[in-house]
Amino acid sequence: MSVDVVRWPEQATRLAELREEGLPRLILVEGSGLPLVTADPLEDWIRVPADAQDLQLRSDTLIRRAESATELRPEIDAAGLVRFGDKWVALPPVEARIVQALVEGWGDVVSRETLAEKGWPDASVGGRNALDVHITRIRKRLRDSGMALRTVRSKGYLLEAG
Amino acid sequence: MSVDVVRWPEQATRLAELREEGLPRLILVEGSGLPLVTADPLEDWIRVPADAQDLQLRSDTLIRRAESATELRPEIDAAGLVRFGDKWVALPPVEARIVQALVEGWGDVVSRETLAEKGWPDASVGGRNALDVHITRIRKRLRDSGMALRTVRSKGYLLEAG
DNA sequence: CGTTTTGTTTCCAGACCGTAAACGAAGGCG
DNA sequence: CGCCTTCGTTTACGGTCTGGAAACAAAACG
Repeated sequence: MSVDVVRWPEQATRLAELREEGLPRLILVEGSGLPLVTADPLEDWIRVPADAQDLQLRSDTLIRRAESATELRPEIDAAGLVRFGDKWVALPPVEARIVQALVEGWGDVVSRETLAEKGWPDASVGGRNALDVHITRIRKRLRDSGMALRTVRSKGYLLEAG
Repeated sequence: MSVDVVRWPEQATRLAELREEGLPRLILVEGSGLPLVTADPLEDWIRVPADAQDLQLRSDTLIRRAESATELRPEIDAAGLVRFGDKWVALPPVEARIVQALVEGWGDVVSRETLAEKGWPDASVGGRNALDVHITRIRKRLRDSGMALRTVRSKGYLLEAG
């Protein structure tokens, strides 16, 4: 992730583009005019000539903001490997299918029915408790992965960071 | 809404307090040191001696950010999950329906009658106290969510930030 | 073979939700 | 002012339901 640096008012068009795309940007204000008014946290400005240290500092801050704005999402491959950030966990078939449904609905509640359908596509599972047991097992496996499987009682489960 | 101005490093303690409270703040950096590294959009800094116009501009920007942050409204999904900012709370069915009515009337008074109708659509609830009890329970659940359920005596209740 | 995955049973803890009761705050009235 | 009514808050209790977890056994896998 990097910060685009634009000169104002010279590169006004470029600035407008960056704003449109929502990219972090640092404006070098030439002259003594008022540059802009925006509440966007991904924008900052500094007057030229600028101290190199100050410029670096404001640039770093923008990068931090941009990074904290993009939230991390897990991925799961066909082999049942769940990746989240720099961590990964291997899951057995049934649990991999269940977690796949949870990953697709990342941050949202996924109903028990949906999870049961995904976990056992041929609908060959018997008792209602089979899912519960796998939920417990998934929790155990995900314990050190940076993710948490939360219960939303009478509604389902949701996977989130934390 | 106003911006607190603190001197750095002289008022470091005051700065820590403001950060804790999440209030917008502008830091006057004395000397040539590096002041801080924070991704918080409600914080900005400027070196002294500062141009009055620049100071005003940065202050205005902080206010704008703070104000746009207070325009935050909660959302409630079909599963009974109430989201407010980056926080969420799961509510059981009856309370989810009650809160839905309060969310729709965000900031406005909603009558006890309306809440009772929404909470029990089939009108099968007995005593008037059932609603009272659920109000207490909702308050407890929302305690750390950034929202508060206020009483307007003989009129109803309203949900607001804070 | 031993290990891992998987389903079932069984028991327990806790959530949900209405009712009742005790307490307190607010307002009306003589 | 004191008394009373009304309204709101909170706690406690019990019935019911749901999810969690341990234990066991069978099947799959290497």
